[in-house]
Amino acid sequence: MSIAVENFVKAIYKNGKRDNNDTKPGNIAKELGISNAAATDMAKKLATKDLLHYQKYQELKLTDKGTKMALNVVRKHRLWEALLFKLFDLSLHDIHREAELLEHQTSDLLANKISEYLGNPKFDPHGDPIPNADGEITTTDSSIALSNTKEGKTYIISRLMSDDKEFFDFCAQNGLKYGNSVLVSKQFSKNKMTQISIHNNTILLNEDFTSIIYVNEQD
Amino acid sequence: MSIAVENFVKAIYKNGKRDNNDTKPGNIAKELGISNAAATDMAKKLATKDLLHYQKYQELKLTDKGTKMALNVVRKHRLWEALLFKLFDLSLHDIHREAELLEHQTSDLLANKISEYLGNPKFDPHGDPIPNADGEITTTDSSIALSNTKEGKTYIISRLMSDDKEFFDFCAQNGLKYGNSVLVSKQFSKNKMTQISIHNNTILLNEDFTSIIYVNEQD
DNA sequence: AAAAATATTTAAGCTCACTTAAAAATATTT
DNA sequence: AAATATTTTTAAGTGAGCTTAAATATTTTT
Repeated sequence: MSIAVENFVKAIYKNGKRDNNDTKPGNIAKELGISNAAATDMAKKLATKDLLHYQKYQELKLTDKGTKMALNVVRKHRLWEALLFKLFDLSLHDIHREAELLEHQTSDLLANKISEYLGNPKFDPHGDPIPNADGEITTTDSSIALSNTKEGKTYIISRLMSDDKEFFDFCAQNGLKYGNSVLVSKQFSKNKMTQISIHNNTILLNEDFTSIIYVNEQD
Repeated sequence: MSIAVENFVKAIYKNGKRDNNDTKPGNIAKELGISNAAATDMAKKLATKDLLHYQKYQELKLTDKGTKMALNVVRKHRLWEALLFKLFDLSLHDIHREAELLEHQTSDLLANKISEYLGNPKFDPHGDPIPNADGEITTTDSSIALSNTKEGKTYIISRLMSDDKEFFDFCAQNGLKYGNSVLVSKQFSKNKMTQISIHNNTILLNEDFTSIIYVNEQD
């Protein structure tokens, strides 16, 4: 399948997991940087290929076939991220950017080789789960957003859900990295801000960031 | 630049090095599996972009800019081959096939990282030279085709110039591998066949193979 | 509930990278 | 050197994946 189609089903999959589940053409168009008209066109076309269900003015819903395709692309993306992260000294943002291209030119055979080489990892360097070769995510995710944590508790960073360079730069500078531990020292619920302690530094984060940094309670 | 354009200049570059230097549209078309008409069209278009010189019914000649683009793609191809060969247990043919796709989705930054990781190798697993970041091939190639070797001498395999699966399978089965040594036991010049000794086996090769297996004299 | 704002769809049109078929030029054979 | 075969070019047309502009439907605001 073409790059455009792969990116389209991937965008629906990702938006379905995020946002307010808004998978109408306009939202997908924004995600992909194309016009609304192009998104509607593509949606109609993919409906005829049984990749999604299309009804005028409604949300786009992936079929099983469409979901499988999306997860296959996501798998390749995250495997590339894991490999590039292991081999090269590149920022999370750069790694994401490269994986965004490589994911579409990767055979299932190569994806399996990468996975095997890495010891069949379950998570990529952002903490996002890597679907298996059958397009299944077998891990259960009990992590919560930093915005929902309790004062005084210590947590382990489990996911950095973004692809924004500034966010990653900020994280890198402040030790906000997959697997590191943070103490939530204060929740300013009125202002939707969270104060954390990490590496003996105190940082005040606003909701833009605390809603995309996911953590697990320490066992 | 698009994948089609990258493949087009690459095909001209490769055909220019090979064959009887035939870089007319028809030959490029055959290489790429497209129609002659499509090749002529593309040639005209690329001439306006200063990637090649086009004159009706003449050979296509890359400009400096076109050569640079071709070498940049070749560099990425060969770096991928070297990396995949090092990391994964894949046949030379599989590696070639994957690299053929990945080469077009690789930033210069990533190419440099791969090169650095591998210790800036000068050759890929086929023995083909890897252009440097400036698109220069700095190694001098003194290797000769097996068909031009002398009876009784021992040589080191330096290049396997092909992308054919059957050829690679044959090579793999018989120890014909970059760096291995072979004794040329007999040249049947009339029949254009060459008898070699490798790993205590005697093999008779015809010109199809001896013209694409390159070797160096042992020092 | 009506008006205004926003989103979606339709329609027409564009570029890229191809195709096939026919015309024109070049290469090869006799 | 003429006849034949092969290549190259031109011409017309296609589908994918976009665009913008206008029409239509939905959502939000008042």
